[in-house]
Amino acid sequence: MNDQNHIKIVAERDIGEQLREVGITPTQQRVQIAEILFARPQHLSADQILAVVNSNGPIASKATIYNTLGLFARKGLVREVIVDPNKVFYDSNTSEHHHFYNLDTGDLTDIVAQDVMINSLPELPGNTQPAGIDIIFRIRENDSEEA
Amino acid sequence: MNDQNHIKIVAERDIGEQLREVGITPTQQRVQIAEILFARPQHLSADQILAVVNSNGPIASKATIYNTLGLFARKGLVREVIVDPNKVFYDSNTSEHHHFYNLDTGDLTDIVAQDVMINSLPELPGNTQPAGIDIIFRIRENDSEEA
DNA sequence: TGAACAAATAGACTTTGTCTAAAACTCTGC
DNA sequence: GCAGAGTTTTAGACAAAGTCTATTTGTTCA
Repeated sequence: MNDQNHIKIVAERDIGEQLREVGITPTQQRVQIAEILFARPQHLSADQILAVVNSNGPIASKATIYNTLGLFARKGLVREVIVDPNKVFYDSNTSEHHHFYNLDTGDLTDIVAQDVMINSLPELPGNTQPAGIDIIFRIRENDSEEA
Repeated sequence: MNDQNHIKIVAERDIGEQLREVGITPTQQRVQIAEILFARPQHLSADQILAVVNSNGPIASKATIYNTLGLFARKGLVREVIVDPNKVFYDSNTSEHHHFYNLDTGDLTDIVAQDVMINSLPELPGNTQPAGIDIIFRIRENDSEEA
């Protein structure tokens, strides 16, 4: 076993433990999906994850991808970002932050929370509790045609 | 012709003129859709508009609804609100404002812009221009089960 | 080993939205 | 009013994201 493999296996065990810590049984599929997501902070769609997971032979089905992403989101391991009308992005950065969404390129980039100061908050409607704030700065390329 | 009808016709003519002002040829379908949207500030999905428009006999097809809403959005008559992963809402209130989105009920309600003060803005990525800010406060019912 | 439960799977299905080719309008100049 | 050109609408086929279901596979543990 060379160093590379050693490191990989250690990382996998860590992910398994991380999953257990939030009450998720670490199956092969879940660990693989988690590995892809947590490799670095990024925004991936279910479709992209499906493609990456199965790029070297079939590992997980579409249903498992959706089940797992939903599970991860409920457990707070991942954040759903709803900016595009036809797909949800899963953000592996769960710290408080916001997004730029480039309407021309589809690029989604992070804005650290400190760079957007909200200093007055609205009153919540009766009998409700906060469940998260999404701030999205929609942007365009300077040379874009659109009116 | 009674007063009711008179008023209605005047209102319709006004909508036709409003459409012309932004460069939209006022067809029967477009006027009807505009009438529904602009009756009051509200958030409707394409599906809901389709149902209302055709509630008294067939007026407009699905394709026309989508074409018209897209056109209205490009012309700034209506604002697309993307909060729900599986449908776009069309907001007839185009003044600057933000939204509460109730995850339990699906209710979308307005927050006047003045109630959310942003006092520090992030720097835009290179070669891009702003195209709009969306701020969404996701909320839940107090008695909601979800973790 | 085997009983009981949890997770994964293929593929049918649903829903939102887009596309296409044809038909129906609208507008203009005559 | 009419021909012709351009615009709009339409039905229905299509596409893509996501859900559901019945079955199989995997895991746990006595």
